[in-house]
Amino acid sequence: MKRTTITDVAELAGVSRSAVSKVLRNAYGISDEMRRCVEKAMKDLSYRPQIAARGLRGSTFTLGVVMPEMRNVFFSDIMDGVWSALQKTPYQPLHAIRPTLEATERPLIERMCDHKIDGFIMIAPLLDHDYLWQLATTIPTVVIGRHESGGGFDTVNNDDELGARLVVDHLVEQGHQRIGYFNLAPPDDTAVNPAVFRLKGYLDAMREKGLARHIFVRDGNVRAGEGNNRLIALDMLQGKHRPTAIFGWSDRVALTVLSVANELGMRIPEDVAVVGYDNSQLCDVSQISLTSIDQDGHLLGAEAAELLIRRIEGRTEEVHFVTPPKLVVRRSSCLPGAE
Amino acid sequence: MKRTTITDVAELAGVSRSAVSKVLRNAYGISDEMRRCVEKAMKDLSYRPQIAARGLRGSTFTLGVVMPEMRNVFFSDIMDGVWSALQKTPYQPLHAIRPTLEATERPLIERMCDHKIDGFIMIAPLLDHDYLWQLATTIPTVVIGRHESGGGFDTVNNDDELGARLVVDHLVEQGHQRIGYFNLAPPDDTAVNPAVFRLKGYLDAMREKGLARHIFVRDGNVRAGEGNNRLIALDMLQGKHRPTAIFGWSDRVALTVLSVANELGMRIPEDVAVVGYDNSQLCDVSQISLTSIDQDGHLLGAEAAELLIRRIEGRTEEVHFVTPPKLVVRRSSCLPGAE
DNA sequence: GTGAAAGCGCTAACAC
DNA sequence: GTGTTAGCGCTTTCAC
Repeated sequence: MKRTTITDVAELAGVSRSAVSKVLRNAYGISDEMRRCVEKAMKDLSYRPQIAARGLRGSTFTLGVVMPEMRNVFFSDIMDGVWSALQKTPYQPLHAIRPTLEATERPLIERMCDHKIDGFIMIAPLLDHDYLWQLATTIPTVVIGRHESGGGFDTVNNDDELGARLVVDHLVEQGHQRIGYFNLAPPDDTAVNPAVFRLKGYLDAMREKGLARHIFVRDGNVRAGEGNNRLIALDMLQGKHRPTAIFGWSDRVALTVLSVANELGMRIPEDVAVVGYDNSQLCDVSQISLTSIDQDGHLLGAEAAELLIRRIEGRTEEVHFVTPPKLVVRRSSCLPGAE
Repeated sequence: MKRTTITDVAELAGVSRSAVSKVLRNAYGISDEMRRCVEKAMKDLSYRPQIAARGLRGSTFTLGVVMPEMRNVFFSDIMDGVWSALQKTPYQPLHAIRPTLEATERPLIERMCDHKIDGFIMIAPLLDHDYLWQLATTIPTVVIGRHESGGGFDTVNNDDELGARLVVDHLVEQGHQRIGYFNLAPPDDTAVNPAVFRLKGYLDAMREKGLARHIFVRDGNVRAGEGNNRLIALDMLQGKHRPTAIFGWSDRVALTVLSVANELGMRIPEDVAVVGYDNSQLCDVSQISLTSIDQDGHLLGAEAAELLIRRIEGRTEEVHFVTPPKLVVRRSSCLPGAE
């Protein structure tokens, strides 16, 4: 039982293989009648071109989506956007996920290149500058969640600085002064990470509010894992001059803070207010009810997909798209009726 | 700037292309000296074989992992197992994820086949019987979370019936009689879904405990989404003869029950006890503290990966691996000191 | 508008 | 052991 090939279709339709190929690619130089005839043959044989063979010369219409992990449910929102943008196109996404905290996405990327995909959407990749810039000259690339320009690829980001400002403003309105920031320290020195931009927004806002003396920052590490985050949370919650409000660079660390605070018997938000970033679905769970910043994952993903397609189609100038952050207040920072 | 090909390597090493190919595949018939020479050339040119071309004749060493969604964090545990099993092998996973609730994994599967992957690991795929059985004759396949045999593929499952029994036993020990089950009704009539096996375990256990008259089951639907789950939870929590304990077929629905119960002002576990299934990381969040069944996702994934490799290497008889469930008691079903 | 023919980069028989 | 040769299934010139 062999698979149907382009030759089978050509024979059934009584035309040449190149004719079939042209129909397949909507290429120029085929009469309507021949097109119909070939299409019928393809249908009758339920023919599907073999992408691997096709990729040897032309395009595969497969996009590589590279993600740093699977546990961050916010990425699902992004993917929803990607899928909806790809809906009416011939492109289909395939995913590669970084297997461990220690790994880089580099082997994943190479594997996908070797499969001849048409382009990349990467979410906050842990790649050194040179490699990424070099890669982007070879294959169309759009990066989500990395602040960088000039590398020959597009970026799609939330306005992280503004988002952080919104959080500080909100907490100050709630009467807080000692506001701490649970930061993410990337292992590389190039500060392209969203968390670093949120840090900047936090610092600026604190200074502008005259709260410079209450600035309080602790660094998590990309590579350190969940256990380490718990230790940092403990440290932030138990110190002498402990903050009355903690702003986590992502919902995931905010959730850790919530959990640890609860274990310490602290009430939320009375003893400590907590705010996250991403507005992932978890925030809505009643027991959690986490105030967070919505960065519109759907839009991030949809825009990334559309930019990538345009780039594949030939655009070369860089586009750097930014989505507006939106504060979503919940009980973790504000008791009902308190605002 | 062209990519290095096998010809470049052959020229630099001063041998034939087939010699290089043999070194690449560790094939028989190469002298040690030639091997060293070729390897040096490959290294000097930092040569990477193009998988697409390779796939046209031989294997790609890429495995397709097909998942029904991204929001279920339990799948991360499974993937951790897959990755660790693949660590020391030449195989690398690529993922395809069902884009919407309405979709089937069929287009994803076909796309991966067309990219010439070597085999499939599927997590609880929503596929009709005939298609899956047919596919398995074509390409090595291992399915996680689907109870089925005779189809020419291996399965890896948790002992879902036993898991459900453990839950009922535990809740009865806690003094509950009116124990409800939040079931998942798959859209197909073939009852291969783990939730259905958990249902069976629940029903049997209830009958054996003499609680047949308290049997209380509500069906969610794979295709209905989260909003619908909330309605079902509301219904279960508010009815006249409402259960005092609710067992959800997965952590995700149990979480919905927890959330809705909290919104209704119910105390947990005093007013209603809740138990989930999967023991996903969320269960550990202090505010949630959800009793659950650990089905050892890591083992499920690792076993699936190993079975797949053996199958690719030629095994044909079916293997049906089952992992033992383990009850993890937390506050959602049992106050501290109450046991 | 159509098809013959030459690749794409690799594998696999099969001579030598 | 080693190299030659003929594909794998498709795309892409380029005559006609």
